[in-house]
Amino acid sequence: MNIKPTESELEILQILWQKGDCTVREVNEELIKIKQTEIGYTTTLKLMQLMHEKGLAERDASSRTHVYKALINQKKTQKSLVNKLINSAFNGSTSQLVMQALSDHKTSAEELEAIKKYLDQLNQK
Amino acid sequence: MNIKPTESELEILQILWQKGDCTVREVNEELIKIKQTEIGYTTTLKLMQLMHEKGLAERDASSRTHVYKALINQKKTQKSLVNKLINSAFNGSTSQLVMQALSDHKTSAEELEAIKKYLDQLNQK
DNA sequence: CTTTTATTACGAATGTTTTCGTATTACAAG
DNA sequence: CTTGTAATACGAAAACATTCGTAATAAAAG
Repeated sequence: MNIKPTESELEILQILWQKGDCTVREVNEELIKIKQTEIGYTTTLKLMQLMHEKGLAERDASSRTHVYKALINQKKTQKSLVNKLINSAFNGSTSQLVMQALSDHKTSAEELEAIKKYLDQLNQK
Repeated sequence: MNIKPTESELEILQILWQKGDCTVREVNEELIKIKQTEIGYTTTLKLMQLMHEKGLAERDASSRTHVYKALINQKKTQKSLVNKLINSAFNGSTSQLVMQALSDHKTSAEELEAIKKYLDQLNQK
């Protein structure tokens, strides 16, 4: 599998995944909020049109204001990106990536607990 | 922190991190081996010159054949990339990324064990 | 010293991504 | 119907990344 949204496309996908259906204006405003910088409306429009062409998103064009929806799966995309990162920066070692991710003290006790549980579950198989 | 090597630069950094000091030819040959495809020598040269300009690598130019060395830290770069991925594709949740990474059945029992150990260690603090 | 070989320097071509201006179109308000 | 407003379509500019050809240079071989 080789899903490869660009960085901008990924930002938009995130919004679509989270919110479900969105108009260009909604996405544009959300991007501005997130990135704390001005982004022209037509810039976002163009990106979303390209995503539509590439099959990353579909759109309902029945009304004047088109409504977009992500067409690629969030989990699959995440998996693809993680694998790419493991290969391109961690010499193919999953555990190295995991430990690096955990080494930041930002991970809460609850999160650590959840991971541990998950690990136990994996071990049982 | 905002380390942002391009994809090609990251490939070269990987080689420099692993091997320490390298000439352009060494890196070029390694790239060819890894990617299983022809890459012009001057292509690699140019990339490494740019990395030098950007401060990603330094070079010893005392002899005719320059020797390059990574100037940015592997761990820091990995951390930066992981954080970027967590934010750009996992809504900022480390545990989500970790579980996604582990869900691939490619992780060996030894690796899982190592991660568990690491988790226990973190918990004790 | 001359020739061959290997290296760096430079610049340009190509490809991809991002950004936005302008034109067109549809709809709503008057 | 006319005008104003907000949306899409289109194309091109700008920014960035990748690739490589050619020239200049230094060192080694003859």
